[in-house]
Amino acid sequence: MSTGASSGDAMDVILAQWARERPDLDCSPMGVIGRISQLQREVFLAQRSTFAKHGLDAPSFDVLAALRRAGEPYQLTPTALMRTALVTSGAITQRLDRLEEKGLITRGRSEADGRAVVVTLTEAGRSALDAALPDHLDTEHALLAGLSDTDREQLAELLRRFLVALGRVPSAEQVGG
Amino acid sequence: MSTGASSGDAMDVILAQWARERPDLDCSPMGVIGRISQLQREVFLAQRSTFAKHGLDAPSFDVLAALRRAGEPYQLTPTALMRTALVTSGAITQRLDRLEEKGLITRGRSEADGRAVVVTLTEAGRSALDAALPDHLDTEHALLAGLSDTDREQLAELLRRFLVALGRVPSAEQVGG
DNA sequence: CGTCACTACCTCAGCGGTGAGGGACCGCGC
DNA sequence: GCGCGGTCCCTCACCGCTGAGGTAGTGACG
Repeated sequence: MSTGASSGDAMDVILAQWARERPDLDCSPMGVIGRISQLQREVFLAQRSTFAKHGLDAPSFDVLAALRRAGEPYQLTPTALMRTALVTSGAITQRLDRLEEKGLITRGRSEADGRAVVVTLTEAGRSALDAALPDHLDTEHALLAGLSDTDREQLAELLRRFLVALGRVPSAEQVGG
Repeated sequence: MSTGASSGDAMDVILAQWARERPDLDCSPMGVIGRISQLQREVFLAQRSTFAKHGLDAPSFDVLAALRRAGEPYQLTPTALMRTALVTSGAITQRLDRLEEKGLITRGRSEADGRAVVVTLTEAGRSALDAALPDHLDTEHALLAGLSDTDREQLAELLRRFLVALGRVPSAEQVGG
């Protein structure tokens, strides 16, 4: 908009284009949703570099972090991992295959339920995660460095309200396991 | 937090787990970044249903919308499309292949530059986009329905600041073409 | 007019995901 | 005890994207 692009982003350009081509439509929702998509992309790329430094990738980190977060004895079933990662069972199977081959997790059958598999974080897996986690948090901190503390808090709160409004409230076992 | 899960989302659960397992780490950045990732997923799924009703998918819509936004004569080069879509040239080639086969765009060589390709929206393409666009906006509006007008404005502004802070400010030709 | 760095687009192998489907197992009801 | 719906995990074909690499064309330079 105007001449100086000092506070405009890519979405401002797109909104201006729509305002010119389709002034009859209210495109304001794009101002929120388009930016979320763009930010997700930036975040993803930044995180990938960090993970790569530790020989990991985002899907692997995702699984290791879920196991680590679960606390001793660092065990979850593929179904629990599927729910926290928000991917299909096929994707979890693949991720576990890769992690197992690298020795970061082990798979064993549950004693209580013959269908279930118990995924356990190995010592190597825990080390890998604990090494990567501070770096990962540094990356996230750096991404947010341009915002004030107040902005960050407001943003987190608005995003939470958004998620809650969408009805993505986890029922206890959806995340816990 | 606390007992009632009335205003908690999945990220609150994760943050509580980290606070228990790694109280030494400041995981607050996840409150923003994790939620952005989750929201992007929800948005993506909602949009996909809408596009499917019109025989489209997100990548196709993305390209058609960029051409439509550009205004008469609805032409852009693959490079320009690549920049607005934030994907690699190989991805654009594939998208154009699909759209060309469906008759929604045409590809022609540029007269001014022998290397360049000119992508043009066909009448069918414009019809398809103009049919899908209001539905698409309805979907986005519905996603945001749980937030107040003030929340939406604040959220859009904070997200813009975030993007600008990341340095994702489009130089004129990065988006325009 | 030949060279050379650069750009535009396409090609292709590989990757991680989806979604449909299959086999094994659980637990309820009869 | 037996069937039977439901659950758990895996398999596999397909899909879109990446990233490296190839070809063709451009434009500046001497």
